[in-house]
Amino acid sequence: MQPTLFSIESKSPPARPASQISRKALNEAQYEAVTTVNGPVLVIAGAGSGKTRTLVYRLAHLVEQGVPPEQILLLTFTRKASQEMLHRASLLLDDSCRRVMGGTFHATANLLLRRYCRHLGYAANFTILDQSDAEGIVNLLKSSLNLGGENKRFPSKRVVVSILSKSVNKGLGIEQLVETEYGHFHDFADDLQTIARHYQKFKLEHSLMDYDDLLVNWRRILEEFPEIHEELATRFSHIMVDEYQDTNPIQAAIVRLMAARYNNVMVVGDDSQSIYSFRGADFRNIMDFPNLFPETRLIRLEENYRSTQKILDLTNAIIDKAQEKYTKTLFTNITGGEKPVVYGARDEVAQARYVAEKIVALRKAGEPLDEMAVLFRSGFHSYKLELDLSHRQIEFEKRGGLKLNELAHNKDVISYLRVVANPHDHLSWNRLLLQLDKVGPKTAQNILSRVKSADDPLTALKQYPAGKTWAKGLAELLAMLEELRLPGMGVGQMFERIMDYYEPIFERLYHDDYPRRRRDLDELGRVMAGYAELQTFLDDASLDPPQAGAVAEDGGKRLVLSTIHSAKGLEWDTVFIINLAEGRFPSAQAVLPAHREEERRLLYVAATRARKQLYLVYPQEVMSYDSSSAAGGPSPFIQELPHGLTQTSAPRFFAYAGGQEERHSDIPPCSSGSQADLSTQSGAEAAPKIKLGNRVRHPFFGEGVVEKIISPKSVEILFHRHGRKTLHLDYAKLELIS
DNA sequence: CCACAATAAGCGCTA
DNA sequence: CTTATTGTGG
Ligand SMILES: Nc1ncnc2c1ncn2[C@@H]1O[C@H](COP(=O)(O)OP(=O)(O)OP(=O)(O)O)[C@@H](O)[C@H]1O
Repeated sequence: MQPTLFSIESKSPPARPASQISRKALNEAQYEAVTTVNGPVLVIAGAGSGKTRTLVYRLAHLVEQGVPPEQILLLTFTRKASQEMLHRASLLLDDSCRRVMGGTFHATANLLLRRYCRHLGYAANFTILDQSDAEGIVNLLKSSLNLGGENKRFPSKRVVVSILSKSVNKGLGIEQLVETEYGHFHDFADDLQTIARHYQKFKLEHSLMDYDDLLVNWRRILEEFPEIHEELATRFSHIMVDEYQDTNPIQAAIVRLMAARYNNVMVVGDDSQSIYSFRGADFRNIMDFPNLFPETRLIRLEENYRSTQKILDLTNAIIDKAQEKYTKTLFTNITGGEKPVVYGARDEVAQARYVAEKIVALRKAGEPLDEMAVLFRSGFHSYKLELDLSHRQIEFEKRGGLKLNELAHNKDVISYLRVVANPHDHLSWNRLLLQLDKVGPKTAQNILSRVKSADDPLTALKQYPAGKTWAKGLAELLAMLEELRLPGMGVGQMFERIMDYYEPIFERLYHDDYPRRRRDLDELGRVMAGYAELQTFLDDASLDPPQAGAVAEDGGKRLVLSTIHSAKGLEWDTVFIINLAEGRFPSAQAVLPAHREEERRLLYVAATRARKQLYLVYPQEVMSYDSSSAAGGPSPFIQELPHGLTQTSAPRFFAYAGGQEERHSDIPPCSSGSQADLSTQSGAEAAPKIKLGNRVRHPFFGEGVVEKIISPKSVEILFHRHGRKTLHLDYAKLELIS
């Protein structure tokens, strides 16, 4: 096929009509999206309206029309999603669909940059940093630059990294960002600026790229090198982007540049499902698309094919309260089913018991385990339930939460490999040197500063005048690394060799609990054995890290426990949302209106995963980390639901009596229950009491002073430790202190 | 300068 | 449960 065939004629009809299968399986709007193959297309569509299906059919359609699969670029949010789509398209048409270039923005950036990064001064063996690596660099810089030493108020490495990342993603200077969003770090703006400068320099000098660099540098090669831009824009005649509502401005620029030659680009998304702003995503991006591509054809999908009307009534009510949204109210033709159930358990143990018992009952009634899922705000929210399920021997799979590469001992092993792949990676070197007995931060830095300019640091280190106490340790380390470098060394073999060396260090470092940790190392070894290339393993460890504690696939059906973020795009017959409690969901940290809006969208995403039955569960009491204080009760999101959309499963307010029949009833809808009334009142009551200058305590932010009354319901408070926040009195649990 | 222990304060989702 | 800080003894 000649590339000219795919040029800008957006109104030209497809060369052949879409195949018969497509027509029957799609509604009119979907069909239009599938068959509009030329020109820019924006599909805005609500939850369950068939966005994924549309993309799959369009993929198959394009290939069927004769577009070479290699010329199609599919950018998705997770690697799994793109594999799944290519798989489904290949079932519809044939295996050639598997040759489509598909993956996440970051993984695609990685592939391209391995080839082109030399132009930017990077060596092709650069290492991809995850967040904790970035934090490690910040720590090194903090001590080498002597910053924040005596001052306890200096932002933690975690916060520093998020400030640096935000500054890149939003294209704002550190100074400006600190002024607008981190007012309480005003005094440290200069220090942060210094760290930012050194952080960039450190990465370039040691061939390291963080997640943001992958995107920024992809954009840079397109913007700064016209020949490369031309080459790449010509290579892909058709571009498709899924989950566009969770892209950031840098990604938008990449799409614009990549599509510059043919202008054949389709993006799909739902502004109501934007839940990754903490990573720089902005849902307004999707409304901005027509400005990027002036001739954009807008297609809306409004019929939901997933959930019953009773579930949709609830999800529509949730998202109706959003301040800003563009998609219309969804409808469905699926009738019947039950109203969503609201259940208030006494505490987290009772909540776990309720969910587990329900699951057992449903399974008895014939519902397969893998058609049920339990969703929650944060990874740790499922701990109690995991215990209960294990007890009952219900098989489950947890998604989200701890990753295999985040465990300290696995990071150790990965550091050896990183140094082999990229000997200039001082972050990893530092970690390895610190493991040697009698080597601390100072010695490690001294060693590294000596080999900084060496072409081959490994050889240079062999000549280093080592101290008596640790010379032997260093020699052993270097000998081991030399072996790993030998040609023909397989990734699985490398693991074996590392373990020979690492074992005694491992037992010394983690003497308390190394037997337990050894299982994680074994698991890492099994993962590694599946790789032929070291670089590929290292890239995947950062770009698609395996879940920690995952059991090998054995074909048995398993219940899914998942963070809501990891459940995006998926669906189940029955969905439980747990810990929908005050302080947990919405998260106590989400105080800014924009953050609360995102929490609401998060609940919307969770609730729209259900096909037939939805349970909203909360504990009346939740323990804080130190189990000293307790909060809980229904989330404001539950309290503000209109009457009549849910059924309440007893007991809610009454103490748990254990074992009694549950009383289903349509009459007391969730917000008319006595508990709900109490909580709403206490929130409203607090309002008139708060005055300018009052000292208050917030469960999360601690003590502060009321600085401004913005409205009867919202105040601005300067917290001693967290700076200025605007709080909504209906949500914030404020306590007056004298 | 390092190792180890004790103490206090933090704590979200993830490519 | 982790991370940062401080103190002790080698
Ligand atoms: N035209 C259709 N006819 C019948 N079923 C459909 C149709 N379109 C989509 N579906 C079904 O509706 C469900 C949701 O589709 P899909 O996952 O593609 O939606 P989505 O828009 O990607 O959802 P979300 O944004 O919530 O992840 C799927 O089970 C799909 O098979």
